[in-house]
Amino acid sequence: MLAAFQEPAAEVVVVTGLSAVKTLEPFGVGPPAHRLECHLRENFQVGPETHAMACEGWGSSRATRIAAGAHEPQAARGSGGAVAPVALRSAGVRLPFRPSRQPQSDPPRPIPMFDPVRGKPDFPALEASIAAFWREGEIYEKSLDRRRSGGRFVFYEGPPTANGMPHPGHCLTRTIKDLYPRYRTMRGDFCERKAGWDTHGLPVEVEVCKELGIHSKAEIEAYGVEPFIHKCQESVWRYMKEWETLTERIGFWIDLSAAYVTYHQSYVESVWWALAELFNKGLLYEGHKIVWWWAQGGTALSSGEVGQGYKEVADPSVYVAFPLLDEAGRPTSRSLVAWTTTPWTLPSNQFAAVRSDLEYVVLRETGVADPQELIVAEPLAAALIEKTKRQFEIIERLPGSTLVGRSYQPPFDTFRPAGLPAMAPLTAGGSTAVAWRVVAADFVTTDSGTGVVHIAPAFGEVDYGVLVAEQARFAVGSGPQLINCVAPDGTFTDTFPMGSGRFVKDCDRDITRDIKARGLLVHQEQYVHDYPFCWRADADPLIQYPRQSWFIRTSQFREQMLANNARINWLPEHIKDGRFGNFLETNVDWALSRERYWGTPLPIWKCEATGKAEAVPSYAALLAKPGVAGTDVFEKAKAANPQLSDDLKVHKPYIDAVTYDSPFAPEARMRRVTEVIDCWFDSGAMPFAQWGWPHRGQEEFARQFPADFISEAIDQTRGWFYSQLAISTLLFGDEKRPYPHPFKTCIVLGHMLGEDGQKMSKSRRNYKEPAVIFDTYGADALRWFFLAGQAPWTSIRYSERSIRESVPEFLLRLWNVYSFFVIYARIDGFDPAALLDTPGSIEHGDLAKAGGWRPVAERSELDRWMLSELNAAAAEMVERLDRYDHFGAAGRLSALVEAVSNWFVRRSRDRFWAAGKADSGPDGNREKLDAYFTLYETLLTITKLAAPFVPFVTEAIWRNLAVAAFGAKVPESVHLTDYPAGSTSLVDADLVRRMAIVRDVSSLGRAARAAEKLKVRQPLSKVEVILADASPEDAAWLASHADLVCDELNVKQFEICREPDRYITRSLLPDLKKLGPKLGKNLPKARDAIAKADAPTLLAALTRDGRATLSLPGGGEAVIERDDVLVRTTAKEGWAAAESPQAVVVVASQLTPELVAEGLVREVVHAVQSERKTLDLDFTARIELEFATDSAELQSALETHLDYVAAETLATQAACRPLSAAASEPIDIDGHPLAITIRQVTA
RNA sequence: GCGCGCGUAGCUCAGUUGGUUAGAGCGCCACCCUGAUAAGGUGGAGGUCCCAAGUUCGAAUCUUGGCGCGCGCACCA
Repeated sequence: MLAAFQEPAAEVVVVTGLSAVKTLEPFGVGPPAHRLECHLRENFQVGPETHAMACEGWGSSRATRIAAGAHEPQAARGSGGAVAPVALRSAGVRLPFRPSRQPQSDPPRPIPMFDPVRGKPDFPALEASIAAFWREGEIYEKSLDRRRSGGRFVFYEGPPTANGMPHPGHCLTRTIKDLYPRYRTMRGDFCERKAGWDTHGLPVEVEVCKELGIHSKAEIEAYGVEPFIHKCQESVWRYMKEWETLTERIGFWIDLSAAYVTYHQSYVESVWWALAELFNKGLLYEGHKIVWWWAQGGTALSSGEVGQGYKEVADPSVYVAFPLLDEAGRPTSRSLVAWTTTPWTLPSNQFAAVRSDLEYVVLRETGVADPQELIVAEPLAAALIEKTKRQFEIIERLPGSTLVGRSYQPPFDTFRPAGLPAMAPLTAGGSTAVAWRVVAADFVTTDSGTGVVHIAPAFGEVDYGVLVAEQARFAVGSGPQLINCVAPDGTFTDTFPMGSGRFVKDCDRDITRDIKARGLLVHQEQYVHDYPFCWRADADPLIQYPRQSWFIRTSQFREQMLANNARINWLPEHIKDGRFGNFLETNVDWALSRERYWGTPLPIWKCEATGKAEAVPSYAALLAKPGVAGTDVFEKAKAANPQLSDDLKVHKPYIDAVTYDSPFAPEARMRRVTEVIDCWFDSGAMPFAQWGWPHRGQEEFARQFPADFISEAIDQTRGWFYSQLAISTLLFGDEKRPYPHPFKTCIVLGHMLGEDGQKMSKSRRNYKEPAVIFDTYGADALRWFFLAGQAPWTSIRYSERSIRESVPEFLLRLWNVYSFFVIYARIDGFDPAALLDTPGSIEHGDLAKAGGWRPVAERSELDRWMLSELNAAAAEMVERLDRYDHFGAAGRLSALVEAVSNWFVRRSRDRFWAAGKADSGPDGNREKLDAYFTLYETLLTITKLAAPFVPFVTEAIWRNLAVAAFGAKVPESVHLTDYPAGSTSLVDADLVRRMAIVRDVSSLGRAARAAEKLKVRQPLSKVEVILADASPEDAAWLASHADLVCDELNVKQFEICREPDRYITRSLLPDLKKLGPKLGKNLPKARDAIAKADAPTLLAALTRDGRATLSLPGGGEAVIERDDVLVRTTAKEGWAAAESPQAVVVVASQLTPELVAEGLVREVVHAVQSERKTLDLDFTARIELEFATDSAELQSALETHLDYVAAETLATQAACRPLSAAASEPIDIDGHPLAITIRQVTA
């Protein structure tokens, strides 16, 4: 399965003399010198003499050095140490990949060792092979099996709809949904992952309509509900393949074969049960609702759908006079002025609303005969006068309350007989006009309009509320009825002859004209605002329209839902009291009905005689009803078409045919109501409906409720998050189920934006298809980008560039370390399987049983440091992941890999390159073996730590480091191991801190050099460090690591400065965090006092006594303790120094002639190497060098170090001549002219 | 309009309970290394922490008010 890493053929070529032979070098990796030497000796029975002969022609002195270097690598290192390997490689010798494993004398045997690693990995290809391995090896199933007895981690899959293409946002949710179950499984929990599909709803119908080329409900009915439903059921799976491909491709482990499907009979019956429960508890009722109505399509739209369709349009804006009536019912010359942008609602006017506590004015037009008197709110009067461009005077001021109760003449007599309006008795006593009366309302504002609001209850939610409130004032049945002269198709009925049969919005102009003709139009203009249109048919404006609907009394459960919500662990936290909490606070009853076809049928049957209803909890319960009939409709259909899914028998139209005897009236039949339900109810019922509970699945539900973890994007706040919480609270709230349920933790993901920071959109082409990302960078790259790129709740900008750039910092770096390890382990024959019989999962304790393994305490400091970092990181990652902070955990992991790559491997190179076998035998090199064990353990542990994040690449590494070596003795997959929790006993906090100081000092040293333009190539005599506040122990430790710092900084000597005052000044800084609470307002004074005090004296006093008393400027004193101040060191002027909070590093910038000469020579070497590269010379190509310079200094330096230069540059000859004899143009070497002539030595 | 969130380096983003010199990656510049090599490494430059006021000894962080962006609700008679 790891075909991508098939080892190419390798061959061994030993060359004597100078002839270079091209050999096959599959991965371009040259061997260390000692390996060649060992190899020659072991496999070809050659000794050092022969070896030296192989280098014949190089000059005996060099050959001797080579041989010596091979045997005594320690001595060969240092400035000239590179000679040996370079020279040897130049002999044109290549090693096979398994030098010590393929002796020619022995027959070949299978070697359980690491496969070679490609330096430049092809992640997409690798992932394909890993995915196949998982599939064929049933690794996901095995990962579950080994945890069956573990604790449960319950995860719910929010069902995506397979009726649309998956897009990058789904990649994010699927990544997060995969991470935590994988992690918890590795930690020991049993985490079932049942997939699910949301299959109902308008989008499916729309898709089918598109296919059929039809649009409206009438057209669907004409096509036939039955075939239409069949089409819907087929269409649900339209993009199934894409979804399955994505799921596997991104490495989302979930059981697709056991997916729950919302249209399946068992699912539908669970939903029925839930609805029946609600019905029986009196929580399901029928009422009116003003909905956004798509008249042409004959359906209400959900708020989400409405939100998609807002467009800016100019609508007519009319100011209409409503003349007040006198006692006799005659219109007076005094009128209310109402404002509306929907003139078509005026024929259905029923009330006018004012605010009682608002001041109104009566305006009379001046300079005209028979002037009108207009009543408007005082704050809006000026604006209206301005608009009309007419002259008015204010003749009276009155509070709104005096208008309340007055009758007026509505603009149309549609529903009103001439004369006085009908009166009716109030429940509170007395009587009043049923309609066309002024009412008081708090929602009246002075933001716009006139302060008098036209109320047409049929066409506005607020308006409808007024009607309901008014109805409540009258005795039952005698109050105002809803008046409406608009048909469901959006046309006026015959009740309003002027517009009869025409779409209401098309009648605005005629209505306005009519009002104007009757002298009632005060003003008219265009009003630009946003208005919703159908998102499917954007030429169709939506209208608000009253519909009958079934409601769930969710608002009655507001407090319970809030209490439940309060216990949920929302991430980010602000969702709880912010967006989601606010939504619950303003909760209104859930309008459940959808007058559509493809959805869960509302399981309510009504008596055709009495209208009484009952709910049916299952199909079986329906069949058990007396006199049931109509089930044959489905049976006949099934007989005609055996392919027909049995699940459809609980759907329209079949279910509508099923009737039974009414228990409410003799001879009457019970018939199902026509509606289907809001598909969000389907999804919210998922916690139990996925198991078909309570009709079946008792055990599963008991085990899998509530969920420990769910995650979706923020758009689910009022979608799936709400539907789940509401249903669970209503159904299970009064049982002994402790909140929270049905989910405990919810990560709310931010929305993903396109490359340009705008919403992703196909038409704008501002994002790359996931498939392109997968094929180019791989799924792990995308996963890492999501998990480590930003906190999950921020709006992620999905850009190819960011994804690409996230690869090197982690994936590639990890891969490079891994590749480094394998290359040298193979060369050195580090074979853990030969040393360890019972590897287990190759944890620390397992490795301890390996031959040659040394306890960490006995290993080098670098090894102890590495394992400290490793275990500290593991512990921190577990802590973070346990609280769902994968972003923080990923950062920690990335830092760990950085530490391995940039410090452990770099500082360990000498050990890996050292001579001697990596074994514990008498001839072996224990240090080297330690290094291998340390790196091996580190890599394996990192692989496990990273496995939930980047499951593919970690699997590939595990398959090689563990399985290739140990075979069936180890788990076949990294996902079948335990997550490392980090062992505190392996963490040496002192060492970690001290190593950080070394790294800081090294970095400062380089900075100091850079500031003085002293390149690292220039050796320096000395570097001194002054530590600010380090403990004596830490300082002593650092002093004992002089070699390390010298090596890093290319200096001859390193020491802790004995006379720091030469270089630095010390000052004391108050530790504000400690002193602030102690001193409060005196802090600035204390700070001044500390600043003015003589720092050395004060510090001495503090160190001696532990405390000191400061006299504050302006009187008073303050006692400070040693820990209240920090020592800060600042470099004095004139020194090559760099400082950080914890140290100052001073480099000796004075150069001796010897140092300068060394520096010059290294410059020359660098120049030659660059030139070699420019000439594109083979690594092994030997050259003849000729230098020419007029500079005596450079010439002298070169002559002194000519051997060194020749060795470094693979020169067989090197000579210096005067510049005049130069064959090429001179270049500049630190101000000295030098002509370099390179001739390749040919065979 | 109301609500929620965001605004930090050229770009993408971190920044834990308020604390002294605000960080990372990429890009850029310079350099190192040339035995992880079509790699790797180091250093540097780069900031009005959106603006203003306030609280505080002290504000990127808390409060208020603006401005800008995103999202949700609604578009309202």
